[in-house]
Amino acid sequence: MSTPTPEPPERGDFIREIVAADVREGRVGEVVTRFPPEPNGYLHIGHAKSICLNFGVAREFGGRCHLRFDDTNPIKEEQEYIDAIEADVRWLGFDWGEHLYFASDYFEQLYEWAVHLIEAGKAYVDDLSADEIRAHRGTFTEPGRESPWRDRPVEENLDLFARMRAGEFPDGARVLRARIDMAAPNINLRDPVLYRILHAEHPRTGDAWCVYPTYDFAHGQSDAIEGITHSLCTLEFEDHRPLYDWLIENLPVPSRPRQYEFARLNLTHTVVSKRVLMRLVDRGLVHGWDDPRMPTMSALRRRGFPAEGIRDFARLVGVAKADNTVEVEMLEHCVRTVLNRTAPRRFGVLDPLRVVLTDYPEGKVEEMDVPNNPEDPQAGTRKVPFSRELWIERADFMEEPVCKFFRLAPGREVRLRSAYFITCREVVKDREGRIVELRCTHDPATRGGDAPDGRRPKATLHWLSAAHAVPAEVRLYGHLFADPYPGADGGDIFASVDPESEKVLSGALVEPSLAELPVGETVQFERLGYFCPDPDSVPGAPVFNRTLTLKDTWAKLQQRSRQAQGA
RNA sequence: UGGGGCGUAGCCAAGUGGUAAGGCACCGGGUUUUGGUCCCGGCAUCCGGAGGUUCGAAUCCUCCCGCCCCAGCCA
Repeated sequence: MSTPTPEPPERGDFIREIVAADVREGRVGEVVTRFPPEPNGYLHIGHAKSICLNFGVAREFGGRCHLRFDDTNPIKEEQEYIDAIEADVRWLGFDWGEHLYFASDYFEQLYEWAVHLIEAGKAYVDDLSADEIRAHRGTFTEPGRESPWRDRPVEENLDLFARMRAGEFPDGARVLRARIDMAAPNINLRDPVLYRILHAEHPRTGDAWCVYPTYDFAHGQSDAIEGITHSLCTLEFEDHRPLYDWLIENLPVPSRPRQYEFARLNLTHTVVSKRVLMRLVDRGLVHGWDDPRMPTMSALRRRGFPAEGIRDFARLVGVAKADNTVEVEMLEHCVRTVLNRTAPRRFGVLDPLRVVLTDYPEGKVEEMDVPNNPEDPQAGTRKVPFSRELWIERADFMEEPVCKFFRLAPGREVRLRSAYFITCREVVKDREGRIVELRCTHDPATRGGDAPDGRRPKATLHWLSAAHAVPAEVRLYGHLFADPYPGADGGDIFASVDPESEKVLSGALVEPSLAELPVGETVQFERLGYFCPDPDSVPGAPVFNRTLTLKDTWAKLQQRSRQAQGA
């Protein structure tokens, strides 16, 4: 695993400007950041932005970035997620080297610091129930009320806290709270809970603990322990910064990290919320966390989105503080840009229509040389078998061609890519009137796709030799939600999943070279889009996922005329 | 409502007192053995609004409006 090749210098967003100034003015030596996921779900495209930011800043400033699991809530966390998150970050192209950490590694130190706070009269054990604490917290406009246990003697606090740890009390019986200010206008400062009793098995520490620190008590101190210089998080933690600073200032921590907040990423036609994604999976509205329609990293990977494209996207959207919802088209553009450059071109026919070349010898097979990637001459060519009976795309023929339709039609000549020009002579239909076959002739002088007389058909079609084509299942994916802002209208977001977002084609055919494409390789089916083999493939029965379609001007024209007629 | 943030094109986003970058999307045109790619051109007289300071304001000041976050023993 290596870090991605250095990309063009990142634009100086406000975070990078702060870091640059800190370095320039000597406030920090080595820049140290961290990506701090909670292992309670899978990473999604929003996390990718954070990963790219944290690892990107560290790399650009010659520092390092830690991967630290914020595993302070054993009720929700699982080893499965830890493993998946590590794999996702690595896949995205980042390397944390030796710097893999867990907040749970610091439980003992954190406990000692809690004791330190108690001894300093800055924390106390509260016997109030969760409901009572809530009732005492006050509201946005009314100050909170102090707990009757707030002025407990230090010794009693120490004793009780030790007994909390020893497991003498049931869940929820008592908590440790910071002693700050119940009248603070910032609710996070109204004696926040630092420790709670949770008799739960922790994926890393097992049953060693039954008291667990809250996020607020664990995060900043973990940053300090690791020497994090810039602790980057999302906007909703802005209100927590005074508490983050209060703890750092009141504890004998080894360093003084600073927290900075940026706006999280939102994307149209999908949802970036672990909670909602979890329910989509649980309700069976998608096939799993890695259903190619999901915005999770594992799904994007399965869908064939290259990591480089996702990194490019993260750079393109920038980092700022304004709430934003980026159009998914921008992500798709980044993916297409990478794939256009790297994906080998292949032939695949999604909806086959038989073509018989009446003037081509039966039994004859030619190996046509077809370029692997016109964008990259180095990619060379491959052999694709050609014969008398072919398959073309049903959508590439129109018996009564409409205006602007350039493809095959009765009497019309088109080019079969890297093969021959063919002319449609006859349309064969079944009793229902459905077109089942086209009888065409070819021009032997156009072998390879060029005419000696310089004539140039208006269309070039992809094709497959019927005798050599390999059957494949092809899964077409679109946006999970047709609505660009799912749920924004207050409706049931789960009812608005687009049933058309997944279409499975069982009758597709691909060229012979695709029979055993390894998972992870995304190819372009010429004129159609990018496709990648799905792990569901078995030898001889490949399954392809459509990553994205190619941009399609013809489809746009059709849609425009359809709308014109409809309206 | 108290606190914390944010408002620059349809969507992101630069801009830090000297006269509105860039990308996506969209609309034209050219090239093309992918209706792809690529190339060329168009797309904010205006920066949430109103005042004010200044020779000069998206940038400074004042007031107003709108949107987001916070009342978990989640993160």
